[in-house]
Amino acid sequence: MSESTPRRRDVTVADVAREARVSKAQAARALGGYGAVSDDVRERVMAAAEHLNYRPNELARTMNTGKSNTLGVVVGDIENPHFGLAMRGISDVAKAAGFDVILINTSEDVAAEVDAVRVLLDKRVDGLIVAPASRGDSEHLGRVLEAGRPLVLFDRKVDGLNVDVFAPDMTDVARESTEQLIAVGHRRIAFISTVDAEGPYREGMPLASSQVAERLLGMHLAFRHAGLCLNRDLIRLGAGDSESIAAITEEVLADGATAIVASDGLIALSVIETIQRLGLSIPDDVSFLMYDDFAWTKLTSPPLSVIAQPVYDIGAAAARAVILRIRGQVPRTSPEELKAVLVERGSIGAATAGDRQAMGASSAR
Amino acid sequence: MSESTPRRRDVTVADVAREARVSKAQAARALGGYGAVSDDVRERVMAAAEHLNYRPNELARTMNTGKSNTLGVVVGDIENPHFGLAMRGISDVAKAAGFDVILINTSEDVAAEVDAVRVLLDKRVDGLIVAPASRGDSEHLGRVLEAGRPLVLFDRKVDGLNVDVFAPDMTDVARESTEQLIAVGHRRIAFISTVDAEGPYREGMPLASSQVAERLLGMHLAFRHAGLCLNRDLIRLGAGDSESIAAITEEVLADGATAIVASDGLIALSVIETIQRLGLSIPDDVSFLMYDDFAWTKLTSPPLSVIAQPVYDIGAAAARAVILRIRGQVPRTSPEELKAVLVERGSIGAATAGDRQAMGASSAR
DNA sequence: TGTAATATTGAGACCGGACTCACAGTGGTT
DNA sequence: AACCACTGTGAGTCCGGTCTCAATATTACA
Repeated sequence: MSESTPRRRDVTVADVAREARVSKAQAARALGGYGAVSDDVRERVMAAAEHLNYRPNELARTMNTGKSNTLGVVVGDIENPHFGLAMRGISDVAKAAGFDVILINTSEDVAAEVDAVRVLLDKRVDGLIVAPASRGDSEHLGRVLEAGRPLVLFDRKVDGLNVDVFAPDMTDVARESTEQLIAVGHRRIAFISTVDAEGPYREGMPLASSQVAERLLGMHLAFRHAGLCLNRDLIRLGAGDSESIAAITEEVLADGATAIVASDGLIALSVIETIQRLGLSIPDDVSFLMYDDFAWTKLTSPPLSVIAQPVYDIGAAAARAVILRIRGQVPRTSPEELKAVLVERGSIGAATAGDRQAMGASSAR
Repeated sequence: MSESTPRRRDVTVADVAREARVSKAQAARALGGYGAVSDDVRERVMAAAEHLNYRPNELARTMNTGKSNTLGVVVGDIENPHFGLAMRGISDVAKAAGFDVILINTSEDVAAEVDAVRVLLDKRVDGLIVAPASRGDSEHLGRVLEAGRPLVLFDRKVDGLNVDVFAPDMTDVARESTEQLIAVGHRRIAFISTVDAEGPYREGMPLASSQVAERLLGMHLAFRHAGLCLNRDLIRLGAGDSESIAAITEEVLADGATAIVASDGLIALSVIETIQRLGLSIPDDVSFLMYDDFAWTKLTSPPLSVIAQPVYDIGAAAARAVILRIRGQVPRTSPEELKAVLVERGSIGAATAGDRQAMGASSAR
């Protein structure tokens, strides 16, 4: 098997040209499929190329065309199946359009994101698809636009950047699900998120993630519409490792929360573990709702109610958009197709009347 | 903010040289940090570069050095947190060593893997880290070696390829866990895997995944050691979508299996869902064991016993190895550190004595 | 002070393709 | 027969760096 492949020694157009007895220019034309080439020459060149097992050097090609036929993707946390699925959407569309995809993971670190963007720009990707780690830091992304490379964002928005963003609006679904919780009697609803913020939560405070901002806005709207007031002590940001999430969970429960909303899968895992450890039952003692629809949410007893996003489609739409932009066209954004929906499974129940509210002291921090 | 960045127009060494009033060669030397350059010239060049906001063109640099300072990673399914975590191990090590990492996903498709390897080779990555989709197809990987690029594999082995492989040996842990199952009375143990094979299972048949082969070998050893015989009707390969997994689960249960071993997370999800749907209880009615330690395995009741692999470390070790190879050194492989272990949580119980064995007819297929 | 050794420097080749330009051949017009 | 449009073709330039080589400048040592 390995005999059949002669030791390949970077064959170039010049080699092919020599073998086919034509000039380098003609060989390049035949191989590259541009310019005028007679049938006779084309055939000879192709045969020679085949014979020598010629493979064009993409780098050289990219260097003087400026095109690499490659899309660069930057995500914060590829371990999260959320992004894994989006990545698949991107890959599928890209492959169909003849683009390669390369991915860089940033661990949600802005400095790493800046690096990643630089690397991809240096590798001359034709377009970039980014799930920005921070809503505020847009300088490196601005640089992409300045360099004239198409850029689209997905999953989250960034302030002050005029680019396409593919992220379902979370306000509506957050409002809707909060209304549902209110309807079955919940008044003290906790929301726990990893997103960091300066100091305790206040309405309208700047948040790194636009998604989280929208979710909170939706909650506020629901409460206001019901003539109630959202208790902001129960909105807990900056939840980091599993210990801190567990601690926060205990606090909000002690503070009388009758329902907990987890902002992502990681939060959800720790919250549920804590609830189980405290010997409480879902949904009898506490109701539970989480963002993102992972397969394992169906396995717990009861299965968990979730807010599902069309993650694959988001990725696919983002890829379609950059590719259009690369081709010089302007994508027609139809955001109404990217809608998040509440999937009721069984972790939301009626609020337990008043009994546990009494037991907790208001937590100061 | 965007005012401060003057519209950058691909500044080259020639531009810098002109600005610093030196030759292109001297500017390049100062910038690239090679050759002899006087302090005076170096300072002027650096100042000019700073002033013009010079950024070297990595492509051009790669083209005539042959080095790109980039590692290419190819995995089958980045949606699987298993690979996500390994990727993190790779990234961390690479970053520390000054390498960039680019990733391509293949959806476990050999053709896509061949493409991915080609793309990365075309982009002139310095080394490749691959989790091969198929044990048998090694031609494209052989081509990497022929091209003289370092290559290491992780997670799975490939036949007839003399490269470093970073994958814990599964035989021991499979044997150990099977012995444990046998010890508590299980005699009919089912094993369900996605890995495809031709026809029903026979001992020693060729399997696409070396991991699965080792797991089965371990099971055989345990049975043999106990003087028992593994029932091969209960070894079910080629489980595809969730319906087929559910169907297989029902079949092996009807066939009297008292314990089910799931070969990966996806299988596990469907198996458990089916067990729950049938109204059976873990571990009272059926014992359950799965490969890979995902966070959600602690959430179910009871929490699931798993076989955990040091996935992060595997990725890190693989990255360290390619980097050494790139530098022309030979890595000292110490596989004993990469050991998979059985984590007992609560889904393994005593076999229910004989009652259910009777109820199932032997399923032919 | 002479000369060898060493440090700096600029010109230009080179990596592997794409592409410009001038020139030759072909066929159709008038 | 003279003119024009158009296809084929090869020589050579360019992309943006690295690197070789020969020339010049500086320094060290006898």
